[in-house]
Amino acid sequence: MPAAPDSDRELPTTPRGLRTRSALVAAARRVFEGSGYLDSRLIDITRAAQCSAGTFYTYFTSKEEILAAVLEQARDDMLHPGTERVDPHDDPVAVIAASNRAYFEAYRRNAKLMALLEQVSNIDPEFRRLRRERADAFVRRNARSIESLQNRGLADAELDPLLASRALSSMISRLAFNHFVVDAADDRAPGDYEGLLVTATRLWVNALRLPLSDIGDDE
Amino acid sequence: MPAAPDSDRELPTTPRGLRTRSALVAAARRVFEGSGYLDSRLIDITRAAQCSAGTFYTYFTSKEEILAAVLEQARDDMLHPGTERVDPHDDPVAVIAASNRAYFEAYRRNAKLMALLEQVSNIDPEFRRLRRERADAFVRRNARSIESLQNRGLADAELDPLLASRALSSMISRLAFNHFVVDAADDRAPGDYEGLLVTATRLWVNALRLPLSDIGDDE
Amino acid sequence: MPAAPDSDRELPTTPRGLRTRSALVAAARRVFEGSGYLDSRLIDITRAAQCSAGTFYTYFTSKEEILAAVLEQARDDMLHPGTERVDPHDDPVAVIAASNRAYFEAYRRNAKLMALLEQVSNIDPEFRRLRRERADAFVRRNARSIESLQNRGLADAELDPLLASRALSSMISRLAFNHFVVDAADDRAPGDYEGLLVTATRLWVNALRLPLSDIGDDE
Amino acid sequence: MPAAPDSDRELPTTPRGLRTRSALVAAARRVFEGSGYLDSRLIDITRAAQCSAGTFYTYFTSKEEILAAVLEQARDDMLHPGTERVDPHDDPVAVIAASNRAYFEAYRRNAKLMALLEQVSNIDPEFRRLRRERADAFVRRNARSIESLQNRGLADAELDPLLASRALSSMISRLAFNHFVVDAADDRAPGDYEGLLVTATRLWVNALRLPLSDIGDDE
DNA sequence: CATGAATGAGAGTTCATTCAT
DNA sequence: AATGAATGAACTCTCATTCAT
Repeated sequence: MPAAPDSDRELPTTPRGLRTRSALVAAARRVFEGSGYLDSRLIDITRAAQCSAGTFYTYFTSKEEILAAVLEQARDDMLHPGTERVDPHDDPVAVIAASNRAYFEAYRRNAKLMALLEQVSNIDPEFRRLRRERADAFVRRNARSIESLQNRGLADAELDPLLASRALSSMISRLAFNHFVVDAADDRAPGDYEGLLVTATRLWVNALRLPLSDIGDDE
Repeated sequence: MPAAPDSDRELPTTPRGLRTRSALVAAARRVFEGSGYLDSRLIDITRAAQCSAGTFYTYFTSKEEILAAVLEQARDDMLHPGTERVDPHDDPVAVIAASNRAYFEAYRRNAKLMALLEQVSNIDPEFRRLRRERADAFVRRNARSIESLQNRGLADAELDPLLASRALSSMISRLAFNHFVVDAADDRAPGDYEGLLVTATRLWVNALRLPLSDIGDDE
Repeated sequence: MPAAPDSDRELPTTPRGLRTRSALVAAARRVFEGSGYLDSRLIDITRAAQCSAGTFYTYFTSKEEILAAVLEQARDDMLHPGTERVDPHDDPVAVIAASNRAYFEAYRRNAKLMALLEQVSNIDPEFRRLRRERADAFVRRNARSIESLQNRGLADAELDPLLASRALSSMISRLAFNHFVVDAADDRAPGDYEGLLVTATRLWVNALRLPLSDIGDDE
Repeated sequence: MPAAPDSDRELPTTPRGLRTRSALVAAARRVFEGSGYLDSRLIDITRAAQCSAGTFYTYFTSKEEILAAVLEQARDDMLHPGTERVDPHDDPVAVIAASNRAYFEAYRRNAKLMALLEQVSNIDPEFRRLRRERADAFVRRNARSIESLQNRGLADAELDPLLASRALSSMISRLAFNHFVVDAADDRAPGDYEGLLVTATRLWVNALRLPLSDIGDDE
């Protein structure tokens, strides 16, 4: 399941080639994060990677392709953010709290890249697809979790699990975007991160009508 | 409180000038909606407005400025979408349902423009500001509503009204974006609009822990 | 002997027309002096004259033509700068000193316009001709003066009067240009005006080998 | 002491790049000399250099910059025009005559470029500075020469050497400009070059009150 | 006599991509 | 595998001049 557009170039075989390719991807990440996709020129990237403009095309066929390679890097971190696995038999509220926290932390780590993805997904259909695939993976996982809670009699049975997951996942991801991307870009005073997390989790728990036991004690 | 960037050009005084300016804005809306901001060339706009390239600069100083004028058009419709006012003493659940529906309907009417705003707000700081100002107006209104419900003992008193509003407003606006912009752009089968609305409203109501009385009977 | 390009437009007959034309010329002088010929836009001039762009063409056929009208204004002041007539039977040295001083004072009064003339005469052949005609008038007058001094046995008889006048007139006019235009434009400390005048006059007198009697006592 | 504006582009390292850059500068000189600065379009230059419009920007950032490069070419020839060095212990009159002749000859060789410099120095402050720096070098050299003659008791001690040099240098350079640029541009009958030179030198010598010995015998 | 909107050719400039070396 | 000069289409923007009102 390739989440990123296929590369049209083979991966290099020699160590030198691998090194150059890595340098280009790393440089591209820096440049893209610093200037955004549109304002980054290929020549900025090759200069940062200390190679010539022509060399770029040994490894990538276009600007889009190297962006795909850059975004690929953060993929696993965003899709499986939990460093420690959560036991699904733990208290559901604690699981949700931990999961939300893990998502926010991953977002924080990859904020610049998420901003980039948001930018290009509104420009290039290929990247819109990429973003949607990632969002869908997140939505499906949450839908499974909601369905499981419903089956165990813990969550509001009236809710369509997939639609509910779409809504709640949207809520979380947009909160993260606003917090880590928008507010940061506008040099706003940093918002109340913990408060945000607590509120988001409480809303999520309420929304599913889970028993309230111990919201907020997730640390 | 001008939500849009100020024009650097005076409004024309003669009827003819007014007509031409309107034709340009209308043409710009069509062109932007059809090709997106980046791919729209000024010459496409002037051609659609049946005037010369130079005439554009009689009324606008740049592509950004005419986009601002275009977005200005949809402003009131997005900020005050309800055609019929809701009585705040109605059943809270009914109010929320009606309000969400009104938002979705306004989004549907202005979907292309919202897509445009999403695109440029990730490119141009001026438009990021514009989007945030509009989002904030929406968030503040919902926050007041939540606070009022709390004061009347109907909503979960533990919630910070502003943070909760941010979260729930994010949920609604992102759902609308995904439904009317993303899915449409990708030629997906149209989603279950009514189901989405019902779920969103139920989640909102649950999240605030409002009494359940008559969720979903908002039609 | 029209020193300026002919106007293609008749002078207006009504008082209103005369007023508008005058306002345009005055405005053009201000605008040209402030921004130079190339950077002045017709619309700047009409705005300054408080009339519309179209009105301009009631009185002038082009940007060049109004410049000609502006330069015409300073013509007499530059060609006959002496307010009080010098008696040609005065001491020749005193006559030269007074004449140089008068030239410099006229240059000072019209410095901005001279800068303008210098600018356009290097761009537009029509104005090159205008400048040369004025320079020639100055040169011829000085040539006559030199010839007269030679005939009276006072000046170096070996000199060709016309060539000598060209050289000495060039010296004076270029000194004035450097002093009032170049140095002023570059925000240099104002040069030693009196010293310049004394030196220029002494060089002129020496160059003609006039008797030295009373150089510098020209005040 | 760079007299020309610094380049914003690095000089090319490869022979091919050097060749292309040279072709562009040579083409620019031809085009500028033929059409003047303002009427020369970049595309005329690149066409004459047989390269594409984009290539221009590999070597220069603007039209001004390539003009600076063109003017740079003639710099040394104008500042050190004497092919054979003059022995400062020669007869002073002969030295002056030789020096004036050398200046005129250099002006003749670079007349088109001098016209160009005169044109742009009245348009662009950067080139006004350039012209002044070159004029100043010329003035300073002549001032030193005058001072030396004064110290040796040969020249009028009453003269301020710097002011006198400014005046006499202005005289010479303006004569050259009028002879080689203005008269040529207006298709006038060629003036009496030798007569001009003799007169200019005689005036210069007279102006300094040098002993007359052998004026005009400088050939 | 006055208006001011409309014109439109043409300029300089950018940069992803190619390709001869 | 690497170079970097060359490409060229496409863009935005300007402003003297015209003309219908």
